[in-house]
Amino acid sequence: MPELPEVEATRLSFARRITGAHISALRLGKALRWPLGCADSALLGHTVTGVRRRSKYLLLDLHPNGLLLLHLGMSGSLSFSAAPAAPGAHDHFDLITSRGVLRLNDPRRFGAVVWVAHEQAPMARKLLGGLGPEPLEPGFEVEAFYRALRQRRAAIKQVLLAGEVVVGVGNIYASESLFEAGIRPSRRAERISRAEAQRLHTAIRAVLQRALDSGGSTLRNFSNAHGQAGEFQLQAQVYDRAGLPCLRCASPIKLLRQGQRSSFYCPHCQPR
DNA sequence: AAAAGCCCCTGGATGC
DNA sequence: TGCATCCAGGGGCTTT
Repeated sequence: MPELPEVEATRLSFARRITGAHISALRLGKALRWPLGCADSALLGHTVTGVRRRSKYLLLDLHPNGLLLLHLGMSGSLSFSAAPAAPGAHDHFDLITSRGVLRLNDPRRFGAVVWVAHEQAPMARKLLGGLGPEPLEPGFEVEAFYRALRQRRAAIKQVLLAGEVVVGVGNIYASESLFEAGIRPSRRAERISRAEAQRLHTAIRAVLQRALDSGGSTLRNFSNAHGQAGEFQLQAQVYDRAGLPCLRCASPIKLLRQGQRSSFYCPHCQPR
């Protein structure tokens, strides 16, 4: 589940509390996507000086050096509490600090916790290097967005997911944004008109902001670091609504398979 | 260079 | 109830 709104909601729920905390220990459970990248003991005595987000990654800045890259994968969530329970079967990482324990729970283990010395380190460049602009920041500009789409022949839905033209838009919010912009997910990106690109640009920002305001979406078990679930799924217009009436025109919502992922759209509100 | 497929892993829902 | 099958929010890597 974790797309930009969920990752940002997670960040907001613990960034202030963990900033200034001293790391006293690490606990590693089963292997995540990649190895940590340093000895467990290398981080002891470090201080967390801030928590940033880039795309769907969280970046914990450490003093005196380095940063931790955290990714929630498909099923990850973080908790931060002063007195956590004994680790469960899916608790694969604990960062034990003077202010509490930051814990990653991730049943599918597609998530990651990676230490890098700095953002130009090879692993950091591999993970963060090719990422497109942040949709909620000024660097996401309509004209550049339109021109980038012109260069892609793939379906617009898949171009949005690829993270090169814009980041943070996953399967739920791609479908929702395309509905709001009135564009069918199967349209080739290069065929999107300037007016449509404008609508899509606006829709992506609006949908993500609305989701963020709702604390993200909780489909199965997502929660922020306070343990609070999101509520955006309750206002989804098309996602996971195959066969149900469109909330705008009552046509049955359709399900489409694109690159092993589900897309949902309204055949009437999203023509062609 | 871009696009399409494959795969990592576990759990929940569904169907027989 | 038990078991098999399918599906799931991401994204890096390999192959076309």
